[in-house]
Amino acid sequence: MNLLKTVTDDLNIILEKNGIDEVIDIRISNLDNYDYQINNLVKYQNHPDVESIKDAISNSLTSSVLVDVFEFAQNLFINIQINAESIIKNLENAKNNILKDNKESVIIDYGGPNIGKPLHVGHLRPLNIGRSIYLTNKIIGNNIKSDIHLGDWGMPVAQIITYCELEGLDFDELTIDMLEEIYPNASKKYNVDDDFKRNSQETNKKLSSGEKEIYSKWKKISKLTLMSLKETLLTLDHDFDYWWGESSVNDLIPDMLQNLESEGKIEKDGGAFISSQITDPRILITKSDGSYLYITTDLATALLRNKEIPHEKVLYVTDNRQKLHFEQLFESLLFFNFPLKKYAHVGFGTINDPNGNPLKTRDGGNLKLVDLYQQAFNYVQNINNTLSESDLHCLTNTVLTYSDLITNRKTDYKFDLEKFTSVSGKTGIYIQYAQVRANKLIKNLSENKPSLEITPTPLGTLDRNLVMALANIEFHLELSLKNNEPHHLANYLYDISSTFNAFYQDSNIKKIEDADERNQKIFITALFIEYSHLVMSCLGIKPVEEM
RNA sequence: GCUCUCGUAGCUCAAAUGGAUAGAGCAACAGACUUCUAAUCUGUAGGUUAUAGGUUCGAGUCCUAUCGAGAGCGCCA
Repeated sequence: MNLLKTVTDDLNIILEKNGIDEVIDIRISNLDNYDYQINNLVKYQNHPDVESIKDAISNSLTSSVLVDVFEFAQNLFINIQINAESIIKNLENAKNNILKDNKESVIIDYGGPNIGKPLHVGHLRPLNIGRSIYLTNKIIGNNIKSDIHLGDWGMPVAQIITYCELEGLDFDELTIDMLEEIYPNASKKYNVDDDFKRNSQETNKKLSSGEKEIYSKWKKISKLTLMSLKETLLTLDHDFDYWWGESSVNDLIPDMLQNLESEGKIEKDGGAFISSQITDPRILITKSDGSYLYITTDLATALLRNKEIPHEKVLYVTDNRQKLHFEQLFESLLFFNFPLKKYAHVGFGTINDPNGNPLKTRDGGNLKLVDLYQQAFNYVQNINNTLSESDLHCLTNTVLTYSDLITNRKTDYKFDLEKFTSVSGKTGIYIQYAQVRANKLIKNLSENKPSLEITPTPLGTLDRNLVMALANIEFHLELSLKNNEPHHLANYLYDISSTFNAFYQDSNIKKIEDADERNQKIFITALFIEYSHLVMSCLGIKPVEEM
C-alpha cells in the first residue's frame, strides 16, 4: 500500500521488534468516523508485552502527519482517521503508487473462438474478463502477454472441409457467411451420417499429418475466419499479442507423446494414451484412434509457450464447466515434469436471459456478438440520438463491458439491456456521465487550470469523502489482481463516480469566490477524472468526450 | 450413483477470502432544478445470510447434516 507506506512501515518495525511475525494489514473501515482499520493486534490481546506494543503504536501514529485521529477499540482493533488535506497531493502519484515492486511475467489465455463459427454471446465474458485482467496487470507493471487460443484444428475443421468437398464447393470462393452456415450443417451431419463421419475422420488424420491438399484447404478457411474475426474484435475493441491456436502446436505433439511414453508418464489403454498418474477418473491424453484432445493441445501449447514466451504464470479464462479439464491439465503438467509455473483457471458463469436460461436468439440459436452489439447500440442511441457515431460506439462498448464486469465472474448473471443502459444505477452510462460532467467543468473553467501548488484548505464532508474514496484505489486493485476478479474495480468505479456526483452537486464551484477553496475543488475534480480514467483503462473502457 | 459450485432485502448483486453494527443498485415512498448538463442529488423503508448443529475471542465466510438449484463425470472444446 504505497500511499500509506510511511504509516505501515513504522508499524511493521514495531511488530517485528516484538517477535510478531506478521505484516500490517490495513483495510478500509466500515465505521462512519474512521477511514481504515488494522486488525493484526486482535489475536495478541494476551501477548505479555501488549501494553508496550500499544504504546509504541500510539507514538508512531501520533507522529504521523497522515493520521488525524486513532483509537484502540475493544479487542484491539485499531481505527484510524486520515488527515485528508495532507493526502491530497500524494494522490497525484496514482500511476506510480499502483506500480508493483516485484513484477511478474504472465500469459493470459482467453477468447478461444473457433473456425467457421462467428463470435457469439458465449465469447463476451472471456473477452471482457480476459481483457480487464490483461490491462490491469499491465497497468501495475507486470509483463503480460495475451494469447487468443484459436480453436482452429481437429475434428470441427475436418468436418467443414469434408462437407465442402462433398458439396463440391470451391475453396477459393468461400465467404464467411457460407462458412457460418456450413459449420452447423457439417456438425449435424457428422452425428447422423456414418459415411460422412468416417470421411471426416479420414480428413482429420490427413490434416494432422500435414497432407498438402487438405492443409491448403485448411489454410484458406483459417484465413477467411481470421479476417472476419479480427473485424468483430476491432468493433469490440479487443486485440491480442499472440494469435496462436491448436494448429500452432500440431507439429510438437508426436514428439511430446513419444517422450512422455518413453519416460513412462503415459501408457496405452485400448489404443488411447492415458496418463500413468493414478487419478480418479484417469486422465485421457489422446483418443483411441490416435487423434488429439483438448488436453493434448493444451499440453503442447505449454511446451510452445515455455520455448517462446518467458513467463512464470499462466491464466486460463474459460467458463466454470471446464474446471475438471484444467485440474487435469495442471496435475498433468506437474506429473510430466514440465517446467514449473503458476497456473490458474479463471472460471466464469453463463450469461442468462431474464428467465435464467442461457441467452439465445428467439429461435434458440447462438446469439452473434455483432447482433448483440447492434442491439445495445440501438438502446444507447435511443437515450441520445444527437451523439456522434464514435461516441455511440464507445458507449455501446461501455455498456457491454461494464455490465459484464460489475458482477462476480464466478456467478451466472441475467442479461437485461434495459437495465444495463439505464442512466441511473450501477451502469456504464452512469460512470461515463460522471467523468463527462467533470471534464466539462474543468473545460469551462479553463482559465483556472488546476494548479500543482494548491494551498490546502479544510475539506468539507463531501470533498473529504471523494478524496478518501480516491485514496482507496490501491485496495481495489490489489483485490482484483489477487483474485483475477475485475468486479472489485467495476464497483469501485461506481463508488468514486457517485461520490463525485454528490460532491459536484453540492459544490457549485463556479460561484465559489475564495480562490484557494475553488482551486482545491478544481484540483480534486481533476484527480477524479484521472482516477476514473485509470480504473476505466483497467476495465477496458474508453471515456467518451460528450454525451 | 460420484464429484464440484451455489442459496444474502420484493428484484439484481456486493461483502477485503475469519473481523466490529451484512452493504450497493433497481423498484417503492418523501423531498431538491430561473443549474457547473437534474443523464443528478438528499432522505425513508426493506435482513433470524435456506434450515439445524459445531469449531473460537469473533462465522454470510470454516466443519457436519438436511432441504433446494445448477454444473461436470475419459475418446467435444
